[in-house]
Amino acid sequence: MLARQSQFDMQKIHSIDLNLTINSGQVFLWNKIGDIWFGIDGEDLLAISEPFKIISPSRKINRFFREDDDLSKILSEIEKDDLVKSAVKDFSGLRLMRQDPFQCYISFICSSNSSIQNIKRMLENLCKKFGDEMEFDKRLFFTFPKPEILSDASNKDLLSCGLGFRAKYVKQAAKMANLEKINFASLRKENYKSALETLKTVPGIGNKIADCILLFSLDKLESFPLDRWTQRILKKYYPKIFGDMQGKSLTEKKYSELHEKIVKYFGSYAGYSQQFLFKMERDLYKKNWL
DNA sequence: TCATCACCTGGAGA
DNA sequence: ATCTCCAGGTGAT
Repeated sequence: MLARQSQFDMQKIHSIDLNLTINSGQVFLWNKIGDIWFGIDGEDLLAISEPFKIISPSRKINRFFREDDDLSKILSEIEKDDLVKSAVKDFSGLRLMRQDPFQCYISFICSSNSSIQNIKRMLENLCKKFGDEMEFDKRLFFTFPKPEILSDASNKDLLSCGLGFRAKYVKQAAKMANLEKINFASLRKENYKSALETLKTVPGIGNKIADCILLFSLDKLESFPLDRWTQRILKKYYPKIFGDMQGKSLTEKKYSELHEKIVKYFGSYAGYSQQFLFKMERDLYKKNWL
């Protein structure tokens, strides 16, 4: 009886909250139509109904939501203090996703100095212009453009998608991926630091964006993207521990030093802790996504 | 190594 | 209406 009860609790604790997860700043190409979420992931379309059921033809079942992670172990590992504990409790259905790397890479290059709505629009435009048409459930969708297509795109066409100064970065990044100067399968095998440095050779990718790509698509769970929000969180809740980062701009050196401290404190699954804290803080300011 | 500043674009607030 | 400021940063002085 006791065993059965605790098993029930575990399942409840470990059930995925789709709305929460999709609205946590990781993905941009998701829309809820009726009570079904539709999302583009590379050349795949994911359609998911509540309670959690993937209803589209996709090979990503049991992969996309990192179902292979040992969540019990990870959560107990990151619960270093009351703040993380309460965030994990309040947002218990929140998950990291394992996105298509190329899409993730282009998406976060587009994210620089922009707003969620704007990023979403840019990416939707890219899909419409360069992606493949796809029909499902009597609806029309566009997949994310392949590297070889995007690397041949004209600057004019990229600008027409609203990319602005990011157009040249996207073009160059697509070329590097297409030529396998950036090889995602290799990056996945490399260690965090090495993969980070490789990604940063791409124009338009600095520390923050590289960390997003590593965490959201390349299984580097120690990534902890340091943006305005996560910096605010550290300053606000952890002044004693991460206090010496109060310099306005996070320089190259400070970024890596801070990251080392973060991994030392939160552990090797720091990326998960980041996601819970980030979601918590954004909700506090009523910031929403999709 | 560090601090400043410009940058496409569209939405929000003055 | 028109302007300014800013948004999940990065690259060039």
